[in-house]
Amino acid sequence: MAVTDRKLLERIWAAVAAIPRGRVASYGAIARRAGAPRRARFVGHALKVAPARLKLPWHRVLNAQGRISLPPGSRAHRLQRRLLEAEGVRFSNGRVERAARGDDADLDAFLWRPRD
DNA sequence: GTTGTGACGACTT
DNA sequence: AAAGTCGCCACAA
Repeated sequence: MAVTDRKLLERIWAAVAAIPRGRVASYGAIARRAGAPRRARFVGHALKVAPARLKLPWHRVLNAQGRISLPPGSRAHRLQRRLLEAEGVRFSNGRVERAARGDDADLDAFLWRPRD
């Protein structure tokens, strides 16, 4: 039985859809939340093949370093950054600005915080 | 079947 | 800090 189950794709899409406006989550965090730890790469794939009809907030998904994973300089990269900045996500040096506290906190610690 | 390539990430040098 | 290495695995060629 292939792991590429429709179910997993749907769980990933649901997890992405649940990222609140102005917040971001890492591919790995989404994978874990979808019940597929270590499948971060697959999350990228899931976003790529996601039906536009779902209108997923795909731009809120960044890599573990807090950086946009799309090719720097590409149209998609600029669009993602623009969408994020439009909802108040600030960047500094190509990285999402760390939330106030916890300079050394793991990125996932401040990422993914649905409703405080 | 095999190989190379990724919208990745954790670990080790 | 930066670069390797390895795990992961769908997909295209």
